[in-house]
Amino acid sequence: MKERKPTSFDIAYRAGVSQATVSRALSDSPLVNEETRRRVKDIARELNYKVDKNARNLRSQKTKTIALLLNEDHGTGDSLINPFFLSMVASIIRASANRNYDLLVSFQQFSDDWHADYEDANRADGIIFLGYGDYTTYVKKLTHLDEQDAHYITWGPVLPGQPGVSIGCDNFNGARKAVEHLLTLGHKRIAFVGGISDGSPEFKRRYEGYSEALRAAGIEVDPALQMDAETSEDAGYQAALVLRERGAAFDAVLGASDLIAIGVMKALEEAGVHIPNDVAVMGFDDIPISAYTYPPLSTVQQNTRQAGELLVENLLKLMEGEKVESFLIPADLVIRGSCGGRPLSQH
Amino acid sequence: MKERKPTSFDIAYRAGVSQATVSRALSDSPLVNEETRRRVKDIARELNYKVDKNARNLRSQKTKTIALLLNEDHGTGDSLINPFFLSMVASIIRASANRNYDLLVSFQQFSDDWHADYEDANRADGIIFLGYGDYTTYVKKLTHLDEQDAHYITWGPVLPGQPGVSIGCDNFNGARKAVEHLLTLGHKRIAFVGGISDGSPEFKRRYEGYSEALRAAGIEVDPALQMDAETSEDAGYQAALVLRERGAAFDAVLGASDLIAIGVMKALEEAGVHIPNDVAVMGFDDIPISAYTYPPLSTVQQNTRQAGELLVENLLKLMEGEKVESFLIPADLVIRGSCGGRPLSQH
DNA sequence: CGAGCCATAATTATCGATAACAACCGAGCC
DNA sequence: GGCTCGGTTGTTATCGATAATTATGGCTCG
Repeated sequence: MKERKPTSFDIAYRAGVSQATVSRALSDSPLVNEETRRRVKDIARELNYKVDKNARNLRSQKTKTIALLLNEDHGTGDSLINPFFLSMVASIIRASANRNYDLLVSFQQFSDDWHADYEDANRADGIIFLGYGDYTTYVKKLTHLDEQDAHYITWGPVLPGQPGVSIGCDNFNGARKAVEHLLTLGHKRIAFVGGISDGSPEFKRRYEGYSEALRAAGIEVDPALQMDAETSEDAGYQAALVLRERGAAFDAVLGASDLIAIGVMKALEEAGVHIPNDVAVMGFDDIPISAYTYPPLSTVQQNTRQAGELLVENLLKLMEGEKVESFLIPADLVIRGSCGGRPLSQH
Repeated sequence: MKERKPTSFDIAYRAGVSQATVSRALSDSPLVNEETRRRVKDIARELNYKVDKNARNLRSQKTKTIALLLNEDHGTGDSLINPFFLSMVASIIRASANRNYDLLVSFQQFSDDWHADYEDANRADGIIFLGYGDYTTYVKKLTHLDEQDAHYITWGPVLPGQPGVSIGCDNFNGARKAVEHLLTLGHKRIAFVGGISDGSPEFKRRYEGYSEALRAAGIEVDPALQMDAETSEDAGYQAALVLRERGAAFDAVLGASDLIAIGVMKALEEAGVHIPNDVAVMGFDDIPISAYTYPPLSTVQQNTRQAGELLVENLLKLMEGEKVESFLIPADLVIRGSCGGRPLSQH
């Protein structure tokens, strides 16, 4: 019971073959006789033998493992992870499991330390980056990785000059479609709540899509209708309060994320504004919560399932030396009750 | 740029010392001179050297890694992961990161294969089990792990005869408290929706807590007020429909999970039953969604944050040979609108 | 002045697999 | 009969670190 873990030598001894043959037999090498293979495998199973991954990885210099590095936007050790991120994580876990790759998950919270960043490089064959703290240091990191030609892929927007391959959501067209839908419903004064000045390229793209849709409809983009907010319910709530204080009239709001939109809805409701009759609200992300709010939040869906698949699939391609292009996943509208396009009770 | 990754030999060469000294210097061994250490470290940083984890692990037989094995209850490859599980995963990711342990996450979907189960044993120093497919094969697995004295800890209920250490939620008292609260609010005919016949020990414990509270109040437990349901919104929805068809009158419902409770609320609302005025509803878990439903769902909170911490902390203790006792985390009520104990708009 | 000791560093063995290379053996061929 | 050849298997080198062992040089001290 307390005996040491069996090694390939133990099997070799019992099977009366060399250790190398054991290794070959277990990895289904065509070089080994069928009968021998069976015997070796039987003994292996009997001894409950399992190859030592460290030894294998060391020798073969492959790990069959990918690392997922989460970069929290805010260093709030206490807060929960953004639900959208969680969906992504789940999807990536599943996608890599499907491909028989192990997944090493970790936070990138101590990223000031140059060292720790690449620790994982030796533990995994490739890296998926989810989120970035400060965008510029993020790019610096990626550049560095590029120089050592590491294999990695990122989730998020692709800005000119950003190295590497990225899978992202079509933020621009997603937001554009959302605004077009609001316009179709007859809204003219549409506010945008989400920070566009700080380092978040996604929100900026969404704002551009928002602006584009307005301009295309001949409506001037009014800066007074834009409020900065980071992606949290509270930020959305506060932003909505300020927006109302400003006195700028608006009949619809596009939140740069669902959490923001939910905060906005809460603030408006508390102020006696009816959604969607007085003000229509749409979000962005389609986090699980959004289907259950009251009214259910209309939003722009980021397909996390597809995203996870693509991230893993393309990372594996990169690891095999294939050329891979960055790709934007189209964003589809999910119309629920909060924009008045559908009955309230649906989700 | 395309040069091979630097090894400790490269550093040794440049520093004019032996390779072993490099290893010691980098691991802050007291055996090496301060000046030498600095020189070695400088060169290491300059070359962007990172120890090869595989080599280190192979030699030292430790991995500084724990594995998280997710066992999905239903093999539905397509469905999303139970939100409660996701919260647990997030919490465990964070807890292990805090302790500087790497975390290997994977699904245990192909668990019919005896082999794959222990693959991770060589890749990690300990295992956390989250969820179990079939309870009996689950126990068999654990027993097997015990025999090889592997280090592992499980999340979930502890049944007599189950090996190993477990952290779980106090399902019994959680449900009891919920029912007591409903009784306090004046409800007498309280239904319980959740499967108690299939292999889910948690739901069974919750049902026992439910029964206990009723009996303590002198109310007979009516089997007609219990409906089986697995943990999904749809199952809750269906169960509520059947419950109403049965014609058994009830003025409150305790869902065995939040998802179930949410499904129940939906069914009741659609039938024109007002919540909480006509029927009070409570759930169990406190998943993020629950704060946002309409009305916001009162529920029994499982503290996932604490759970993750305890799982990791105790697993590390086990790995160090300490004796660890199984532990039940107390479950607290979160009163929101759905049971009528508080105003509707709060969350 | 040589034995003994401390601080430091270099050598060597080791972890457990896979890869490369060499060896064996019976069959077929000239 | 000797020789090549394909199918199998055994031998040896190797991955890159850490642990154990040994060596060195300066100092103390009897």
